[in-house]
Amino acid sequence: MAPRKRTTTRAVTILDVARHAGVSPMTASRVINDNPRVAPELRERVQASVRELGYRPNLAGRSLRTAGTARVGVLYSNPSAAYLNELMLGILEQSSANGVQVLVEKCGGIHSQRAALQRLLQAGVDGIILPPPLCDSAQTLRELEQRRIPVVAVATGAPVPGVASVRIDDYQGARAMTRHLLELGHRRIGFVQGDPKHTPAGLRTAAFLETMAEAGLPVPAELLAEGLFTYRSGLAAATQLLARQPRPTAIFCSNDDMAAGAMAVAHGLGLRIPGELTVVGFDDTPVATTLWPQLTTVRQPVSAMGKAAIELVLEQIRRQREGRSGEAVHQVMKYTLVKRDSAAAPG
Amino acid sequence: MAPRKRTTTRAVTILDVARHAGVSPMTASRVINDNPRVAPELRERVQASVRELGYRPNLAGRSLRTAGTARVGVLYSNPSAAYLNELMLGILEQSSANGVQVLVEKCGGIHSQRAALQRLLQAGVDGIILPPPLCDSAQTLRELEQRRIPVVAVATGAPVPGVASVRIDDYQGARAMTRHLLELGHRRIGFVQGDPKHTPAGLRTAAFLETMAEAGLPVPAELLAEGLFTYRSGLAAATQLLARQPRPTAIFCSNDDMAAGAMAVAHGLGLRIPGELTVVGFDDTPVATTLWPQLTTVRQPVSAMGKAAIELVLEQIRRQREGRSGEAVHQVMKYTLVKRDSAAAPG
DNA sequence: CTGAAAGCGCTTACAG
DNA sequence: CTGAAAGCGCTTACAG
Repeated sequence: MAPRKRTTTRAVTILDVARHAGVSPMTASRVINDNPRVAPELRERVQASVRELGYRPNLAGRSLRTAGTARVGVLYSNPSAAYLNELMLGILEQSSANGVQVLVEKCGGIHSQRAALQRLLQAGVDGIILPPPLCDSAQTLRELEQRRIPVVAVATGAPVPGVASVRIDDYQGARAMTRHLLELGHRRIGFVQGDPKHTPAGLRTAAFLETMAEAGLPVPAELLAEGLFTYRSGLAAATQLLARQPRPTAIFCSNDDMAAGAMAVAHGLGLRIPGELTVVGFDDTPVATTLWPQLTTVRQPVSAMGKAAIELVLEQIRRQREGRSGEAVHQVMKYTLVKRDSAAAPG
Repeated sequence: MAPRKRTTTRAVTILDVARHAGVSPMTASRVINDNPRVAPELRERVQASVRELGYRPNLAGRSLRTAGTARVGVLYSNPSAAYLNELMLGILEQSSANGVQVLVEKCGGIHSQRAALQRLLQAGVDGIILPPPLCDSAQTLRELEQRRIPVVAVATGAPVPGVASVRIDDYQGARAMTRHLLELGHRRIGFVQGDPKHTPAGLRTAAFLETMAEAGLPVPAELLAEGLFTYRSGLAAATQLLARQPRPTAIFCSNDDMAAGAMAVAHGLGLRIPGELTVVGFDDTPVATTLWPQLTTVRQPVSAMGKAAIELVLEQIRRQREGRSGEAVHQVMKYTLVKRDSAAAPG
């Protein structure tokens, strides 16, 4: 065996920082947690030590003392894979920062829904996060309320007063997109609706219709197509819309998957995008940047919503444990109009 | 204020289990961790208590004692959003189970690559995971080797002897898909190659060509199209392939994004899938189930690969800390041929 | 095979 | 404003 330089790498702890700065661990802890009750001079010494030693707090240690070990369940029923992935990313990130354990259960029909819920409760979850479309299941919400389990509904279009929720303002988002199309100069705009069983779908449609009407451009029925939030339905809807005479110069699909379907139809008809046809979507899922040209869409900050969902359940769990009561929080996150290459002024 | 039943929910700890089973916490711990040195009777008592109380170990507590607090960096440069999401999902899941902290850095060009690496090292990471295409960057690998930082390369097509890796066997996967197409009865099959700068691309192409040749069906140059793993390149390649006479009855795209592009072209030409044209992909990213008809493809277990990557860095980090040395592990995960609706016998 | 003691890294009371 | 003590939940040595 060749001789080997043995670098005994040990993680830098708060004790190392305290020693290096010549203070007690408590003072170091206060500085690191932005507690104001620390003399400015000590604060600076500690901060310098943190930088110099490259200290990063050990989240396991922190959460062990702080979070009191909560367990959160996520109960979902086949939303789009991309959406769920991104949501889970946010949930996991935030939960590991808080020492929260996450249990995931998938359910299909009504029976498996009860069974899945049962499994989560059996495993002793202290709270539950409901992604769409389960966030709108009256049955699930009722059952959880009876058991007094804290819940957070994610991306519902119809928040229930007693149930905490995180969402964007779908109405305003769709309104912003409609305005954008109008500003580009489009007048004859087709719209593909979402699955009527999903609550945000109605809001997006209403926003489009009302914004157009306000602009003095009431939408003829022939430019309003039905859809189900699926690629396939986007394919069908766009085929129908693009057969209208005169052809619409833009199609606003109420989600990205349908916009992908619409683009496929346009490519097939040999229509240049955005030169001859503008196509826009909603959600900004990964497919939006997969397509060519990349999709102009309304970004829903899904992973940030996952993080927020963890914070909201945690808050409720803490409340419950301490016997406090309080109002359900409804957090509305900011959407973003993301301008990419699939939208331009009509040719 | 209305009176409120105060349910002081406290998490079940291993102490509760031990008390309930009438043993010491150590014995409970041994049973829970499958340590064989426990009398069968005690084992059963503890297991019963675990079930009855719904005990789930607190990972923060465990990792604090066990894992010794490792920190792992993930350095990526724009792979597909869907791919990275799924990989991160696996990485985060496994790291929270091990009390590992994860830091993520994105880089674009060469300069930002060094800067991003610098930031990770500055933050004191003990190991680094490299998703594609950075897993094949000779420069990055060299730099990390010099600093003796443990590395795991994810999904490389050209594993380097000294660098640990997790991957699938791209060659065998593409071979299995080619065989599947042959078994369905296809003879005239078009192939869309991936980005030549990504190492798995070459393996997939070679597997296709060699499997066809073995079947006595050497592939004419006109059926081999270039691609870059993007939707756009799939669009262009399929347009080209479908103009050949006679038309191929199937197109094998070396990833799903390009297959999505190929489908768009087929829809446009009014070709029924799979009746008049079979389209298949590779990877099984979320787009595969977004499309219609849903895509037959080769599943790469991306999130499991993320988990494995964490295990592999951790093993190396432990080794290094204990001054042990050892061989770099190359883990090859199982691919799966996923048969959906986009492939059938030629019409 | 079983258990009492100690400690992983951090922060919450409590005392000054 | 600062710090000594204790403990979050778990498991690693160590002793029997």
